[in-house]
Amino acid sequence: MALDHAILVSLLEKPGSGYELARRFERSIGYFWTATHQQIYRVLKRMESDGWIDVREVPQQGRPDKKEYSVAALGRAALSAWLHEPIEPESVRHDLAVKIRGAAFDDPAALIREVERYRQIHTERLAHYLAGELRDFTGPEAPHAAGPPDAGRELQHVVLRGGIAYERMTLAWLDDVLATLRRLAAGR
Amino acid sequence: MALDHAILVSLLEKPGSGYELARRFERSIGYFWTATHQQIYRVLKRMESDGWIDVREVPQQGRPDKKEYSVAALGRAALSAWLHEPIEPESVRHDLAVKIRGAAFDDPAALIREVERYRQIHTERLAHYLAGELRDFTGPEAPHAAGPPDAGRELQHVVLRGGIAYERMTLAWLDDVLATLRRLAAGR
DNA sequence: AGGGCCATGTAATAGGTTACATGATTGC
DNA sequence: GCAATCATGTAACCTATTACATGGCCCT
Repeated sequence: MALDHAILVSLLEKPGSGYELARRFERSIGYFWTATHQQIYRVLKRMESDGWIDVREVPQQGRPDKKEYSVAALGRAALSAWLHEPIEPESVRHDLAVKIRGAAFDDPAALIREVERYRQIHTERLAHYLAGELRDFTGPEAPHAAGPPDAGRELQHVVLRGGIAYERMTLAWLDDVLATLRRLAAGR
Repeated sequence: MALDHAILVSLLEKPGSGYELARRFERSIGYFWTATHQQIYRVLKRMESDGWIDVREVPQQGRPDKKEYSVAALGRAALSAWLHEPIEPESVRHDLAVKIRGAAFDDPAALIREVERYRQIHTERLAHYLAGELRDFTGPEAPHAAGPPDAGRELQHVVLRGGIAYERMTLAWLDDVLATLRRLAAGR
């Protein structure tokens, strides 16, 4: 399981509340790990009672108070232990691939609309990632005067490049899928 | 949920027992959907009692008897309904991406071995897919004399091409990750 | 007055993983 | 004799999803 670890990494990058984490999991971290607020609150509660994270009540004006979580020594140790453990490449779940193979027993042409919709969504994701890259990773490499190279920034960037490569690959494949479906619909 | 549907597609491609399905989910279908035998037996039982699939006891010699499942009319209808429903692109879970961002708070150099191990696994997967492509999708397009173009074959092939594209993209990205980690380890 | 954002949660259900359990046959 | 393959399952547990629930502030 890595939701624990994803949350720890996010809190190390910047402490925050359950709500803020949920928002980050809709963007940024969400590019490579998804979680809903219900999951996040549950895990935060468990990690707090295990002493992995600390809480601080932050009163706010014009907004409900929030609980700001930050990583404690035990949490850092747990993350470090996990980082040193080998993990297996994650198992894949591609609904669309199931649908494509299933289309052989239904109407392949009917899938064209669905694949076009997918293509649209991935086009938007790619644009979103590219905008993020332009915003966060262009210009001076080290914004801190004469500071050391920022490892965190470099590592976040390489992960984002992975997301960009994934979307580009997916778009090319979806074009291949569309061409195949159209060929079949035209009776070869 | 799509395990039901993945099983229906697999049974339409070829009827079989729970055990055989479990084996297919280690290869072929397993490229884009994973399931263990426990899950499969549970779902088969449910689908059978819902009348989606039919069973036939097949006595065997030198082996335990098996139950061969095939898709019933209700199952076909359920699959067809699902095929016509829009689905959202699946949520992503990349342990390695979490590790990479987490490495900023630990030792980035320690991740190099892990990433190299990943690279190895993906190299093997790519080789496996390419061998499968060579075996199943090369040579005469229509092995049945003067038959119509086989839609199932074409669709299986385009899904496999997706797997190949995914592995190639992943390998290129892992090289990028390794270069980044080595640069950081060398103190930029 | 209504919708959206901030903020936190509970409850029920569905889905997935791990461990345990059995038993025959084939090959080393 | 031991391990692997074929074949089917149960039980316990953990994780994830969906729906429900509350309540104040801000903006239109």
